[in-house]
Amino acid sequence: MAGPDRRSITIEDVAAEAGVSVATVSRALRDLPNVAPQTRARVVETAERLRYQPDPSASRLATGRTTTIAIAVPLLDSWYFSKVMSGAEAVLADTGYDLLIFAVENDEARRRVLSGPLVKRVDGLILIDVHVPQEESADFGSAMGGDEVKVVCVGFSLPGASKVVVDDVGVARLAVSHLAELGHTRIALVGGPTDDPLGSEVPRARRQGYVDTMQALDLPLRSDYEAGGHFSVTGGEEAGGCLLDTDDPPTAVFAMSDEMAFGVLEAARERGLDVPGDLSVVGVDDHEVARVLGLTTIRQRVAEHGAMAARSLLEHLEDPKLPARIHRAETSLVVRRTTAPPAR
Amino acid sequence: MAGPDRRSITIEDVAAEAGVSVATVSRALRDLPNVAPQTRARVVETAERLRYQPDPSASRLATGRTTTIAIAVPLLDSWYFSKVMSGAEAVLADTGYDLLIFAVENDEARRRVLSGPLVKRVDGLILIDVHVPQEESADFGSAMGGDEVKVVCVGFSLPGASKVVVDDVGVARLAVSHLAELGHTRIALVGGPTDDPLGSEVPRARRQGYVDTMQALDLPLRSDYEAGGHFSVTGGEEAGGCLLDTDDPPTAVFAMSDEMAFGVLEAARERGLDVPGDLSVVGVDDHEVARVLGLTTIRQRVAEHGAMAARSLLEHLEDPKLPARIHRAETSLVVRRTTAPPAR
DNA sequence: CTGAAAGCGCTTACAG
DNA sequence: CTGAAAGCGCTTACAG
Repeated sequence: MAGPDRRSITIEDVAAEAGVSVATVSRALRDLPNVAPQTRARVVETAERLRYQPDPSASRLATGRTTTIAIAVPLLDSWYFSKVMSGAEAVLADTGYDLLIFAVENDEARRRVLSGPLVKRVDGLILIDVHVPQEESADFGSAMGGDEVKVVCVGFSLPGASKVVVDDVGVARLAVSHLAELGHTRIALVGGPTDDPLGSEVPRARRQGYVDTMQALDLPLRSDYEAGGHFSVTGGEEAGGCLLDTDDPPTAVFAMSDEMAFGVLEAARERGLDVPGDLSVVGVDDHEVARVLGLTTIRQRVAEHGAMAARSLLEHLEDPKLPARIHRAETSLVVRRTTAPPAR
Repeated sequence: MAGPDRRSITIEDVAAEAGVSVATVSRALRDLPNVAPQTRARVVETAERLRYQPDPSASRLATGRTTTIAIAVPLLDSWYFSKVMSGAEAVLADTGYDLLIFAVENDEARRRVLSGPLVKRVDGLILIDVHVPQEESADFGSAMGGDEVKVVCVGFSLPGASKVVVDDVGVARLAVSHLAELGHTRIALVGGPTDDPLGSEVPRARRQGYVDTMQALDLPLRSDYEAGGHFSVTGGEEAGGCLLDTDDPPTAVFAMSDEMAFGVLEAARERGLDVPGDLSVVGVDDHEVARVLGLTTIRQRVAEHGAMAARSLLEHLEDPKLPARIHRAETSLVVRRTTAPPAR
């Protein structure tokens, strides 16, 4: 029943079989110089024949490099985060780095992950919307061994770390301007949770852009034209309901994400409102479903955010003294069928 | 500029500081027996004060265990896969296992990942819809060190491995029966790619269930009532278009996923058809959006699939001689607003 | 170009 | 209950 030899192939086996020392095998297999071409060929052939796979733990211990990158996100099952992760993974796939993932949905999880498990475990770290409070960032820095672990942020900032940023104020400006140009004046906002004072920077910046643009255009800001949609379809539907069930409903809604916009669309439909006849809606992201539903939106190349973060991290890993950089991701207005001039 | 000591804290430092041997530190910190209570307390205190973190590579090399689990999925950015991963991650989060992810979108990626990088890298592996062809499965088995690496499959089978299964024939039966009971006879199918002979088992089983149920009910099977939707919203929209743009369109559609059903819904809307007046639609999954759109669907607890896989894997890791198991995930019909008796 | 040997930071019998 | 020492499987100066 039990196989004859359970032990797996080690570098010793390859060395013995090829008739050289383990040092030579090590050099030959990693394409280091100072190996005779014929020796290298023989070693490579032997390793393949034996299906030798170096033990990563041993290499890591010997070199001090983990050849591992971690990515931490608040949620694994959100449209946005899975797109970003996918983009990062695609870049990393051929580099030989392993990709570790961590979900850090709350403060406790964040602290637990950022203070312990990562140290000595990864060479680099991509943090997506993982807001590290001011008072924790120093601890975090030292936990990461000063500059030992390279960090790249997406959607927020960390002192001294590279980051991928979107001009979220500009995103909101684009959306609100588009609606205003169509003639709308009663423009509402569907955003993140409204009770999240120091929460994510993204909703804050988008709200800022909304407020600034409305003011710049002399349009009325009304507290009843603002509702939290929790970045979910259901949340958007509820927020849309609140906005529409008033005496003086808005004629246009800017939703901070397409998913919330889908909810607003549904809320309008439930109330028998025509879109864009009675209500214009614009979202953010350019979700696959947005195209199918004809949703006007501010397009982001979300997977590209992850790819940019991964590329940036690789650069830092290759050149440890590279200064922190800011990578700007682009956005653009995509006009489809959910926006039109107001009925009157 | 450069910090005084770059070296990180090792077990030696803790031992020296606590005035004991590294062996004792090792035992004390891992709660092994044969450590005096006071000694243990002192060691623990010292380790915490020094913020000692054991080097995982060293532990792994010494023990032969990697305390790492990998999860491989065809795509990272699909609704289904990200839900499954999320469920698995939640179970694994508190176990101390690291979670590695691999996207294996095509044959080449699958072979590359399953034959090399995993060996000596993980203790266990969760494979989601990663169809390993017959001729590769033997190779795969030996690459995984016979029984060294524990494997759990979701959505397909591998000889000798535990798996999480859904009765997909039953899923289709549930959907088709529901439509038939409402009085529909012209029931169409929107499924996976139709040109994928040995592709995923899930679409095949659901198609089988559709065919079987139609036959059992003496309903007509027509080749023009079957369209491939590639499990995407856009694909569903196109498939819906094909189905509806005929002389004798169906009165009901069973889409193999909610996302495809959304596309069908949109195709109907584009053609001015009323749902459920002119067309009934049922999907599979119970996607968040399904609730908002009122889509009738066959509910699956998708995150639970991942959680079941993770729990199963942990069991196998704890008890290596546990025989392979089959874990059945439940499904149920959720009737909402997209299904009704046919107009006539 | 090649090999012997030390070292990476842990764990684990083994002896005391 | 504790410690000295071997060993895990690599890499890397160093000597030849």
